[in-house]
Amino acid sequence: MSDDPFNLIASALSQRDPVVIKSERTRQAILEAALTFLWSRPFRVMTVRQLMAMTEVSRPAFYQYFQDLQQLMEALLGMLATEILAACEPWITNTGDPVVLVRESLTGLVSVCHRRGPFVKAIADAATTDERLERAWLAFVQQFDDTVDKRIRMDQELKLTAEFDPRPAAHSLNMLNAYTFISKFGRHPRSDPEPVRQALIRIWVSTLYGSRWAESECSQLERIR
Amino acid sequence: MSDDPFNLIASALSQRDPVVIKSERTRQAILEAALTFLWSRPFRVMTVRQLMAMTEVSRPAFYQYFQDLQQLMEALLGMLATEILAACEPWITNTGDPVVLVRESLTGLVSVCHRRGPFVKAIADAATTDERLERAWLAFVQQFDDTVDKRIRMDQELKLTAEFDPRPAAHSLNMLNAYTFISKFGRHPRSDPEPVRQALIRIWVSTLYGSRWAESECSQLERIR
DNA sequence: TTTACTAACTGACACTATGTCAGTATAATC
DNA sequence: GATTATACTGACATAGTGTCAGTTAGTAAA
Repeated sequence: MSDDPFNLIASALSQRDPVVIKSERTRQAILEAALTFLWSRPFRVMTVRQLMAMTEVSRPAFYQYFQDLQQLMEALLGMLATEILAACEPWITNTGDPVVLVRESLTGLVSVCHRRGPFVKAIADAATTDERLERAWLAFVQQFDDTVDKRIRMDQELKLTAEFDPRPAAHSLNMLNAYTFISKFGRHPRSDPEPVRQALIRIWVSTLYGSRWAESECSQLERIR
Repeated sequence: MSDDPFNLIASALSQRDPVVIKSERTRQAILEAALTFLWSRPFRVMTVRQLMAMTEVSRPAFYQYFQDLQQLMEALLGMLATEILAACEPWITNTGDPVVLVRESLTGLVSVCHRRGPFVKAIADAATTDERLERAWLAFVQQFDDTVDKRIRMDQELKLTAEFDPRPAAHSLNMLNAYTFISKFGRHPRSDPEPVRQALIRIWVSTLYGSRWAESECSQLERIR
């Protein structure tokens, strides 16, 4: 295994489900086992038995910490969400040339999702098997929709972006990202992230700021100068 | 149930799995039961027992026609594939103003995928639960990748489209469509197709032919005139 | 050091779904 | 009417899930 998937766990301590936690040590061991498992095998073949065989404790112990495998996946989603949202920061919060910012955010996002690819796929796969987790995944995606929608409205007011209904475009662009990452980075061997990054930048920039600015690495402001 | 999901079956007679078919009548009854079931309930709650309870025959009879639920879903994919590919015809094969053609194709695609939304979602959901079906779904998507890739190359040679690596862009744009449809039309109540159509047209046209042509319904040639 | 208490864990059970197979019933053919 | 083939079924073996009564390990008071 590469890409140090375990440092995910440290950042997950904040995000916790409302079940009574017995031993933090064991909980972590289960999460680590899940990450180890899902790095190389798909969610569909993960069973509670196999998972717990990777730990020191028995199968029933699993149910002390999680209702089922889907709730465990929800915990993993919580970990990833933090990491992924952080990568998008620039375009979301910063001001300045939006083409430069969207480039930065997409570059960060591609990097994170390449690094965590198999986990992202595992979570999305698991989401189709359980209503509760599907809702959590949907809420995660919707968070992005809201953010992108807001940013598009802002850019439209500044006349940086053409007038169009931002909501469905935002949602579609987010689906574009999510499932491009899942299909390109979710299975081994993962695709080279660079062509993916370029394709996404092209599509986002063309759609939001016009194709003139999508051609090269240089920004709108630089071109105007 | 609306949108007459059953006329799908007629077109599926060509596409058949290499299992020995006993009675075409029973096979059709099972497929119809699956369509009825999946129109209103997700794939994850469909069991062989429940499915066969909707027919006149017993549960073991199911295994005379399909290896498992995933193979049944593969048959449904075959049906949908025909319908969906037909909708994309204009932009794929016709010549003429590509903006008009891409509009036509996307309009057709949105219409079909809205009509079959729950089935599209059911197939994509099922694909995550089985390696064989996942491969079939991937092959289906790849068919589109090849087609779009080819068309982009053609337009690049004609200088209608900017120079960029077509393959990853084609793949991403297809993911955009597929998972926009699944999330917007896959669950009841389905979204209004019109805003989705407009968003997709905007993104595809902006990316491929520049944002100037994405603004209104009128085409590139009309504008030049 | 023994005793009492509690948190963490486990063996065994009931349940559900799957896929298979030997065998039955029905229809077709001679 | 006997023979064969086809379509179907009851019953079984297996595998996974979630639960619960009960055991073990750890801690604190007497």
